[in-house]
Parts: sequence; C-alpha cells; structure tokens
Amino acid sequence: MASMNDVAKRAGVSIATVSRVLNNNSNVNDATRAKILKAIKELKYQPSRVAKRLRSKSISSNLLGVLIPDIQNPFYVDVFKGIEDIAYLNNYAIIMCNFGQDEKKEKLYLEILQSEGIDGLIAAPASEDDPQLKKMVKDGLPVVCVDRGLTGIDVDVVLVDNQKGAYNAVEYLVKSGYKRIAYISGMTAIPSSRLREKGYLEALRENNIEIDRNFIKYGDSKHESGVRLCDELLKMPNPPDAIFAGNNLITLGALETIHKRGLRIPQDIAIIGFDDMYWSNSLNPPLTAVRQPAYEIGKRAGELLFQRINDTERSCIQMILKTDLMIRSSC
Amino acid sequence: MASMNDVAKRAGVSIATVSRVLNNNSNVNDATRAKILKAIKELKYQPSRVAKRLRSKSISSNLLGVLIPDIQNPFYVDVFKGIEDIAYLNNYAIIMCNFGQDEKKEKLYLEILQSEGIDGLIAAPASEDDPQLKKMVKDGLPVVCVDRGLTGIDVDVVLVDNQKGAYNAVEYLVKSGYKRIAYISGMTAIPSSRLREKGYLEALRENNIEIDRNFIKYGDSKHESGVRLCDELLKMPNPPDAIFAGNNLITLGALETIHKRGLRIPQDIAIIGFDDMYWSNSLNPPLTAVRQPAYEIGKRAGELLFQRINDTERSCIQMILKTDLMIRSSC
DNA sequence: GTGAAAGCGCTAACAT
DNA sequence: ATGTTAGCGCTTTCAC
Repeated sequence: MASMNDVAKRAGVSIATVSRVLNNNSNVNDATRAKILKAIKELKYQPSRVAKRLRSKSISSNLLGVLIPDIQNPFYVDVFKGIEDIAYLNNYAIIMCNFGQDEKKEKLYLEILQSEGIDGLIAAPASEDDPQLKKMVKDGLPVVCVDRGLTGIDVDVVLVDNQKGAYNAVEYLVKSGYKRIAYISGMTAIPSSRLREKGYLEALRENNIEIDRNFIKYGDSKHESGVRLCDELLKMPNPPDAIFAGNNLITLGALETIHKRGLRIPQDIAIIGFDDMYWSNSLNPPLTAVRQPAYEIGKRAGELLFQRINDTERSCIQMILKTDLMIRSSC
Repeated sequence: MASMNDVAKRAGVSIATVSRVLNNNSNVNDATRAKILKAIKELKYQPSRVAKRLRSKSISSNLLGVLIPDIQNPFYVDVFKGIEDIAYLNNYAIIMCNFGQDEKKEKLYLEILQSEGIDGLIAAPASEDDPQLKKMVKDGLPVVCVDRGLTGIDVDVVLVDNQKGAYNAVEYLVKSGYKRIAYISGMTAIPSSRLREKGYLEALRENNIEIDRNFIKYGDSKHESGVRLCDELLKMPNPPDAIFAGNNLITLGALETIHKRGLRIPQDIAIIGFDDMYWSNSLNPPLTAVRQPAYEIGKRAGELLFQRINDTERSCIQMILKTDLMIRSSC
C-alpha cells in the first residue's frame, strides 16, 4: 500500500502539501494539485484510516460501533440495517459487536470498541445499569441507545412504547374472548421484557381478568425458551387458551411446540407475538403480532448519533416510536 | 484514555518496559512488573489497537472484515454468527460490510477495509470475477470466500454443492409426481444461482421432463422478487404445479403470493426452497427445503482465515459442505 | 503556496 | 533487566 510519503516523493512535493490537497482545505497551486492528483492515481494511493484515527481523536475517524444482544433475532437485523444505511451515507464503517446477552462478552466488546477509537456507539445494553457503558458516555463518547435505555444518566434513546404495545396485544386477546391468557417473557434483565409484562398485567387487570402467576413463564428471549416454556404451559392440567409471546424468537419457538403437539391455532390455543416479521403472513396461521418499526429505530438512532458526533452539547433526546397491532388470524 | 506513557510515568519506568509486561515476552523483574501492573490498574489503562495496528502491519491487528451481500438474509446471518464465534475466541473485532449486492457499495467497503488495515477478510463477493478483491488477495491479504468463489486465483473457499442440492430438490419433486416444475432464480451474477439452475435442469433432463424456458424466472434474490415472480408464474395460462425457489427470501416471497391467491399447498401448487430456516416447521405448510449448514460455513471460514493469517504459505483449500433435504409437507 | 517538524500510541531493534 | 530511539501514516502548527 502506497503511503502519503510515496505520493509526495512521486509528485516532488512535501507530505504536507499532499495532505492539503487530500483534505482540500488550504490553498494549493493548481499545477501542484494536478501533479499530486496524478501521483495519487498512479500509485492507487488510499489514505490510511488507521493513521488518521491515531493522529487526531478529535477528527472523524469514520468508525462506529454497534453493540447488540442477538444478531440472529430479525428485529436487531432490521435495526442494524437502518443504522448501516445511515453510516454508509456518512462514509462510516461499523464494528459489529454481538454479545449474545452475555455480560462478559459485552464487557470485552466495549473494551475493544474503546480501544479501536470509535467515533460513536449505538448500543442495546445488556442491562440498563451497565456501569461500563455509562462510564463511556460520561467520558464523552457519543452514544445512542436502542431498544433499552440507561438509568441515571442522560443519553439519547430510541425505542417503542413496550408497555402500550403489550397492553394493546393482550387487550385484543381479551376482546376476542380469551380468558386464560399466558405470557412467555424474555429475560427479565431486559427492560422491554418487564414493560411488556406490565402491559400484559395492566390489560388483564383493567378487564377484570384474574391474574394467574403460573401463566407467566420466564425465559431467555431465545427460540429454545419459546419451545420449552410453551410446552410447560400446554401440559398444565388446565392450560391457557391464548399465549402472548414476549418476542419474535419466542413466538417462533412457541409455534413450533404448538405444531408438534398437533394443536390447532386459534381453536385450541391462540397466539399473539411481540415483533412482526415480514413473513408473518406465511406462517401457519398468519400471525397476529405487535409490530415495532425496527428499521426506523436503527435509522433514527444513526441520525441521532451523527447529530451528536457533530454537536456534543446538544441535549439528549428520548425518541419513542409507536407500535402497530398487525391483526391476522392466530387469535 | 490513559496511554502507555502515562503508565510508564506512574510506574517510574520507560514505555519499553511497559510494553514488555503487556506482551509478556521478554524478562521483566517481578517487582517492576508489579509496579507496572499496579499503575495499569490504577489508570484503567487500555492499549490502543489503533496505534498497535499502525505500528506493525505484520503483527496481529485484531480486526477482520466480513463482506456479505445481504444481512437481512437469514443465511448470511447464520454464516456471520459462525464467523463471529471464531473471531471472538481469537479476540478479534469485526467490521461488518453489507453491500446489498450493489457493486459500487462493495467497492467502497473494500477500500475502507483496506484502509482500516484489517488482518483478514471473509467475503461473499458480488461477482466471482471481482477485480478489486482479487487484487487484495494477490497483495497478500488473507481472504476466505464463502458461498461464492473467485475465478482465476487461488483462494480458500467454503461453500456447499449447490448443483447437487438443487438436483436433489428437483428430483424429489419429480419423484413426488410433479411434472410442471418452475424455478425462480436469484441474481444470475451469483454463481450459486447458476449452479442451482444447472442442478434444476439436470434433474429435469435426467427424468425426461421437457424443459420449458418460461418456467424459469430470474430475479434479484430478494423477498420482493419472490413475490413478483411467483405471481407471474401463477397467472400463466398453464401454470406450473411445483416451484423450486432459489433461496430463502424468494421462498418466503413466493409463499406470500401463494397465500394471497388463496391457493393450497401442495394441492394447488407445491413448493420447495433452497435454504432452510429454523422456523420452517412453523410455516404454512411446513416447508420442504434444502438445508445449507450456514453456521458451519461461517465457522469453517473463520478457522481457515486464522490458519491463513498464521501461515500465509499454506496452500488453498476448497471446502465443500453437503446439503440436506429437509422433507416436510410443502410438496 | 509550500516545507519542516512535532506528535498521536505503540513495537522492536539496539544500547546499556 | 531496562532504557533510548526510530518509525508506522497522518494532521497541523509554524516558518519561509
């Protein structure tokens, strides 16, 4: 790889001048500029982002971090796509950190990110109390949280109203005549899981449906726990007549169990999921679900991040997007 | 962020000694080491990967690139997860480049990757003839290709036998009694699309089924083209009785169209897909599909990459994994 | 308008 | 066993 020095030599100028034409700020003689441009072309010179980053942390390093709990969850994939589209517009590359809801892994990734000298970070932290991430925010790293916030510190956040979304879903179940409604929760360490439970409880309470604690199952937000917890629910002596699944992976797992048991949906057991997927229509049966605008969450987060990178002083924004109940035929 | 200099000062030693304990290669006096370790802790010092990378390209920069065409395709997500697990084991971070099958975007990402001084790259290139990527391989960058190779140059490749997978799928369709079998292809620029077509044609030919060119539709490997091309197929005066869908996104799109038209699967139209998904069982009906071991592809590619990083001279390997026909009830 | 030189944080000879 | 120093590729004063 040719360096600036090579270019300078070839063009018969100093590296300072090369730097000047590259960043076309100061005035450079047209003839000199032409010579340099020619040398750059001939040598196929590409500036090193690494050297640039080392040299001045103050200036754009064109690198940002994305820290998410589960890339195999389609929700985060869409969020990522939203972020990426914005990053690309700004000529930024992304270090992707998928920590699998493992706090140790998250910690290591956070260290790496810091060590890489990123310009900014978009994160869905393992816990809203994450001390390490909080410290990074305090130290001035531009951070935008998605899906989950951070307590006790001012930070930009983009998420949906989880409680309301869950409330709407469960209320719809109630209005449809279901009375024995179960909830399969994701990890309770995740704020959204707790808020969805709150929405669930609220909807039951307001509709005078007795709350049965045995109908609330706690898992780890993954497919497998949907499979297992749905099974536990269905083999109860007096099983539920409807299930509210805490996220898309859980929903898919629950569907698997229901189908394995040969039960009909919604006649034998109804189901409604949090998180829509574009293939929800092709599921058996078409799934009724609470849709989060995942792509938009990512896009907005990306926009907020670049705003903050360009203006560290701007006051923090909490952006709450709305959910949509996509009514199909699983309940 | 504390630097090595800060640590050295605090411990009352030179930066060289600090570097020594950090890379614990040379001998350092135990007392000195202790002092330095203490200073590191107190300052919460973290080495800068950026400086390290700038300093010596020869040594591990702990950064690698992943270049894939579509992160919203679950196949690539699983491949990525496989890569990531291996990268994490080696303390590597990943720059994720999702080029959306857009050659211009791919080119820019490749430039960025080079400019970031990555140690190695795992790529599913837009074309098997990609001159830029080829040049990077020639220039000595460790590269492993997944899903698609590179012509005219020696490079490690991990993929499945696409032709055989397709052959098996279409043969299964034939054996099941279908005679009017259509193929919805992904982008023909992608080798796997062409190989799957070859397998499709081969299976028809060997079973003495007349090939109808109108039954082959070419799209762009995305959901939308599955929706559209399946529709074109179904509104033919004499439509097919079975569809072989070129990848998972196309399959999902085709399913959407079939359901929208209120057709029964497999009575009215049968479907078999390339690429399995873990929720295939929950689709309507459970989908028969050719399974690629996506996670393993990523994992193997990661392993090969680290092998190559550690031994640039090792001769290239082409690893061909096998596909499985997952028989369910969509045909 | 252009060049010289310092320095970002680190590693690796080369000294001592 | 430890320190000194050059240099990775770049930006940015400060001269001229």
